[in-house]
This record gives sequence, structure tokens and C-alpha cells, in this order.
Amino acid sequence: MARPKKNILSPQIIAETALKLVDKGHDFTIPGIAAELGVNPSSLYHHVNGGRAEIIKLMRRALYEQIDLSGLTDPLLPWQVRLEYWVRSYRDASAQVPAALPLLVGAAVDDSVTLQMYEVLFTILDQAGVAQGRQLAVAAMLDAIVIGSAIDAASPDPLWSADEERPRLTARADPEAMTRRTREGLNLAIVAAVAQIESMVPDPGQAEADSQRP
Amino acid sequence: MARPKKNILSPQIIAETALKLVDKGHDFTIPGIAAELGVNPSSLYHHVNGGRAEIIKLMRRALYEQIDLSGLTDPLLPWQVRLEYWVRSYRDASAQVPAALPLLVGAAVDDSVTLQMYEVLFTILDQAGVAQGRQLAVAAMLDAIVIGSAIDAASPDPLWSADEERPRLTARADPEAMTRRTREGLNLAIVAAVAQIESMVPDPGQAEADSQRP
DNA sequence: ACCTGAACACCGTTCAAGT
DNA sequence: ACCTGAACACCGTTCAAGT
Repeated sequence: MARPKKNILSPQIIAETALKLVDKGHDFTIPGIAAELGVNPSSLYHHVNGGRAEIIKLMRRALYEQIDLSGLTDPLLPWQVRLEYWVRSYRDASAQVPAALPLLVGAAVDDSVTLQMYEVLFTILDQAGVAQGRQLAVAAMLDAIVIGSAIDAASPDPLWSADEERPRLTARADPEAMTRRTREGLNLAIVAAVAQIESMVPDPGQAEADSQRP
Repeated sequence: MARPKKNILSPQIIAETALKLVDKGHDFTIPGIAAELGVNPSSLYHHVNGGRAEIIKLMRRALYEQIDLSGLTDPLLPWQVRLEYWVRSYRDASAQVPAALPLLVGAAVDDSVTLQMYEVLFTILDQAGVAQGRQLAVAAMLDAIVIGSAIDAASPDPLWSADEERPRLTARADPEAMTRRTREGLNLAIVAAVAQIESMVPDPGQAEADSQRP
């Protein structure tokens, strides 16, 4: 039986299985994905032309497809609220598969889902009144916050090992503080980023009004 | 000739060769490192007990050993200046081998060089007057900025591909803007982080004075 | 002590089959 | 069109040699 009646595989199924696997701490591996699907490794190549690299892009697409971008361009909500929601959505989706992020960040963005995510961001920045010439820098800053925070969430729990030569570090490395580390780091970064962006806007009220004009 | 008079290998040499290789865009590979050193792959295992994983830690150690931390704890300089120097040093070192960063960030920090780097950071934050309970969050934020910015520097140049369905994104993706993207993103992030930290300090002048008392 | 070479289990990918 | 199984080049690691 070389071929079942109903197809077992599809790009979608492969991507979701791969994400599920790395989420459970397994390595990203073609044989691993195939085994999870009860299929021969070579079978995957009938569905993804680009091999391993394309599977990675499919995974990113599947990951960010979950983000609900509707309403984020609605100027009735303050842009600060929408920007924070954008960052948290992007970050929460990323943190679902922290072990996969080093994989996902390496590839160039060319899937429509991820592209649309950035398009929405630039819309928000436009409405905030941020000059277009500075928006790429802002996007880079937010990217740094999101990816850094999500990778941080993936770090092994005792991120630093105790050492009597470094008293300050040791004093801050207790487990309870570690639990809050990532969350608070993200909160601080978001507040800092919004404050910085606000300082780049000449007249906040006017920018918001501009974006509502036809 | 199974053994030359003078030793060819050492942990140092292996780490530096590995960093040089990934810096030139090659994959991180035991045979690759061995070939660059004109040696059999199995020879490396006589110098690093932990195999591939330990080589990665040796690389990080070699990378951050370059950072000059002297003077960073001197309270005569404003903490803002020293903090910015710390971030830029950490980031510049990281950005030397952007392709290696996904490798380096995955492993737990247990080498004295990297530990010392964080110890210095906490010293600066102490002198700035940041409450100890919030310093891990601040460190996480700075980590996010550094790693995110360095990884961003590694991204393929046309990070986004043009698309008529996303007019705003396409308009901002011209090459010249791309060149400035990473640098400005880091500058913004640093300004934002310092502003945020300043807002966490009850009385800046007093904190600075405190740190100079014996 | 240090390097070699053979060996093993494994991964990514291709390709000629089979249905 | 879709899955299999053999095949190839490659990687990480070990281990019995050789000096």
C-alpha cells in the first residue's frame, strides 16, 4: 500500500506538526516530523519544494496566522493601545514556540501573513504621527523587543549560575525573581518603547485627528 | 606522523577558529572547524569534553572577552553614560558574529566572562538607584535589545519583499532606509531604555551620591 | 598527551519505482 | 498525484590504534 485513499500530508499539516514537535522540546528534524506523521521522511518532499527551509517558512506563517489583526488599524482606539496589543500579540505567538525562534528569525520574510503583520504596524505608526523616515527604526526596535523577549522566555530556568565572586548577580538569581523576569522585562520594554515613540510625535492629538480625515 | 612536535590545537584556538568561520558565513560544523585547522574532526574531542555544546560556550566566552569592562563601575561617570557603553559594547561584540547568535543564546550562561558582564551591569543599576527587585527585569529588557538588534543586523538585506497589496510596507523598504534601519533601531531602543530606567529611580542625584559613600 | 582513521548512528535530499 | 525504499553525501561522536 504505497498510497492511501485519502491524502495524509499537506503543507499545513506538516507545518503544524513541526511547530507542535519543537513546542514539546524536540529537535527540528525531517525524520522527526515524518515519524510524528507516521510517514516516510521522503514523503514530505512531495509537498514542500524548498525542503527544510520552506518548512521553516511554513511554520512561521502558521504561527503568525493565529494573530487577530482586525481592529488594530481602527483610529478610534488610541494608537498606544493598539501598538501595545500588536507587540503582545506578536510576542505571545512567538513565545509559543521559543525553541523554534532561532529557526524562524533566520529566514527572509516573504510570506503574506508575516508581511501583513508589518503592514498593520506601519499603519498604526502612520496614525500615531511618526515620520515615515523613522518608522523602519521603530519597527526594528519593536522587533528587537519581541524576539528578544520571546527568546528570553526560552532560556533555561537557572539562566545564571551562582558564584561568590559576583555577589550582586547571585543575590538576584533566586527562582522567584526568575519567574517574573521575562514578563516584567517585556512590560518595561513596551512602556519604554511607547514613551520613546510618543517623544517622536510633534503633536499627538493632531496626528490622531489627521488619520480620521478622509 | 600522528603527532606533531608542537600542539596544533587548544580550546582557545578552536573557539576563535569557529567564530571566524561563522563570521565568514559558513555553517557551524565540527568537520568545518577541523578542516580550517588542517586537522581530523575527531582531534577536537581531545580538547573539549562537552563536544559541540562546549565549543559553543567557548565561542561566547571568546567573544565577550573582548569587551573592556574597566571603568564601567566608576561612579564618577554618570550611570546613563556607562549603561549606554555597556549596551553598545555587548551589542557590538554580538554583532561581530550575528550568524552565530542563535547558537550562543541557546546555552545557559556559566562561563566567568559572561557572568562578569552581568555583574557589572547590576553594579551600574545599583549605582543608578534601581531597586534590586526590578533589576532582573531591566537586565531582561537590555538583553532583548542587544540580542534583537544584533540578530536584526544579521537579517538578509531585503528583509521584506515588495508587494502592491501592502503599500505602506513597500514604501519603507527602499535600500537606503534599510542601511540605517538597524543602527537607528538600536539608538532608539537605548534612549527608550534609559528613559524608562530613569523613571524607576526615585531621586537620581541622591542615588548617585549614595553609591560614592563608603 | 595528542592526532589519526575506521566505525556508528543519524540527518537532508534525490530518485526510481510502485499504486 | 502521492507514498515508499534504496541510495548518497554529510554530520557528531567514539574508540582503538599509532607516536
